[in-house]
Amino acid sequence: MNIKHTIEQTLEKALPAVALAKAGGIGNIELFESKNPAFGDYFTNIGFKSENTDQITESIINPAHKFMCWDKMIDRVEVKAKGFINFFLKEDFLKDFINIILDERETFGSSDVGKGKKILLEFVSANPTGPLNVANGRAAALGDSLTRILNFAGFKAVPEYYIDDSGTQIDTLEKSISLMIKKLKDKGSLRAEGEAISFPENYYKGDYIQNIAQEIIDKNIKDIRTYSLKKIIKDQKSTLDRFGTKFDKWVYESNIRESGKPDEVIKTIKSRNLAYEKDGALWLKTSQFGDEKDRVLVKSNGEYTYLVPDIAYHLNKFDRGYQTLINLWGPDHHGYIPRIKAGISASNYPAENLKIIIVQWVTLLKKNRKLGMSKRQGKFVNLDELISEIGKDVCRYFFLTRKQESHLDFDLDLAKQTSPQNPVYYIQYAYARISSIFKFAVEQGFSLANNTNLKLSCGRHLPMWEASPDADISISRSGDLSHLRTKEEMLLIRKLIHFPEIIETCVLHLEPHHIPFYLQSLAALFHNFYEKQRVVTDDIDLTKARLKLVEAVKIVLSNGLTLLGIEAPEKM
RNA sequence: GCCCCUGUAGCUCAGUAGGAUAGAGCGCCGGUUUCCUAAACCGGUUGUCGCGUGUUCGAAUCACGCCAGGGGCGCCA
Repeated sequence: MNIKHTIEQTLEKALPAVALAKAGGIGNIELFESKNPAFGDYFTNIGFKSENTDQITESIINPAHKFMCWDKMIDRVEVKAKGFINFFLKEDFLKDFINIILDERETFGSSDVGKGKKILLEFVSANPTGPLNVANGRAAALGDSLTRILNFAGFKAVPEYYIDDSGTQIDTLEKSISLMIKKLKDKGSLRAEGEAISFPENYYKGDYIQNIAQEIIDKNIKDIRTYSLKKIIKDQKSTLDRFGTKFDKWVYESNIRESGKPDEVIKTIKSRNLAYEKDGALWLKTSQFGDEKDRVLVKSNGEYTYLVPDIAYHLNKFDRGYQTLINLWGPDHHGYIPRIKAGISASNYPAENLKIIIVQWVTLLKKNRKLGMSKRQGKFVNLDELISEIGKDVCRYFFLTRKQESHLDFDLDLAKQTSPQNPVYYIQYAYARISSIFKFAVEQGFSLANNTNLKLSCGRHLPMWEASPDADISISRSGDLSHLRTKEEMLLIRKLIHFPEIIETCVLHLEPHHIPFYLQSLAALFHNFYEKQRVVTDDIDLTKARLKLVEAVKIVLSNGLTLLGIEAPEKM
């Protein structure tokens, strides 16, 4: 349940049509979360947007318009400064909201705004020429989390990975490995000496080249190209697996080429008169679609540029029934956006339904010096290494607390050094503490419904507290939440109600980073509450009420962490 | 030269499509464990929101111009 929307909708119905008409173009009534308790739980600034502030204000606070759930939810409406209208929620309603969370459980925060719309997210899609690096990790964390969030919001979002397994970079890979094999053989396969060999500037270097070369020698492999590709792709997959990132589908560029779709693309574009020959090459009139200049589709040697199969791939996505396509790209590809969109438009497909999110680089700092990200020079930090150094959860959290367009400085030394201080543990610790409270409560004779035990190992789906055979200390479903009245309890509840709104913000802007910040402040309020008030005490009624409260907290923590792909441990 | 992104506390970053007194974590200083996990809590510390104009009831947020950093401007992918 989204309280903000409920109030907004109620207001819009309550506001007399006359007032709305006179206000003229004030648009929807928009509620904001109040930062200051003196200004209530929510406020609206609609008074500022209209010329007749007083009338609008009057019509909103007019008691005559209270109806629907209004009486149950709203305690009072105040105007402290002209233009701002503050809404105060009823304490009883806030307390009762805990029951809503307990009812909705793992669906609390979800919605159906997506209406089942099919979205394809394509991300990482690293060239299969080496291990995944830290920037790939950032894209993986973001894409994965976005997929989860969109599905939570009622979309049908599917993650996909495009493997560029043809083209010159693969030729270069093959050459690099072949050369390494030669050198290793020449040097009697001594690795240390192999390193001294100088490779051409544009060749791939790094330990993995040497390792693959060595394997090929050892296993006496004939098809160097295929073996190397398979090996690298397999390693990339296993890294992503360790990182908790799942892809529904892996699409190979070679398959797209073989499908004949690229030829169709050329045919269509030609037939629509959007291409022309110049200098022996075929050019697409991308400038007609807003690009700065035209681009080559077919090189003078008859080969396609990589634009052609890429256009074909995107048309293929549409053909598979996806209405919206989301791609996560690195900043080095931003100049490519007009090109691919032009290609899609030229093929008579809806380019406006392709949304490209540019995920900025991760700059690695080591000993205060910036490390390059160059794959060719082998001077990058592997995602795999990073996961080993600081752990999957810290790593994901680190990436997911930043907006995608912010340049990210990653100080590896600092990350290692401060990882025990990482806020992700703070959040997980809150979750573990609640689990611990439950365990203690059971030891004290409180019981749980539908379960013989707490399911400590897989406790994502918490049992509901309910009546036990011993009626005196059981927690009934209708447990009396009116016993919650301390400042700390109310602050917790007021934080809990905003979770659905946070999710909505994430969906609207395609930005997961609001979730970690929210969870952090929720955890802070919980820890604060925990230090000041005991949950399990001799006061049975109060204990029952507080168990429900912390269970609601646990549900929200769990739902939030799940959307981030971060574990919620029962014990730490 | 042109295009994209960024510039907020000592450091790393939030700031919900302009809202009421700028936030968090880390760091630093000082406190808190007979009781559900001290990976915690409490108190203290830090800002010309890069700079300048403008827009309006109101600007960290919008517009324009500078400055600084990152990335991109191939018949590479």
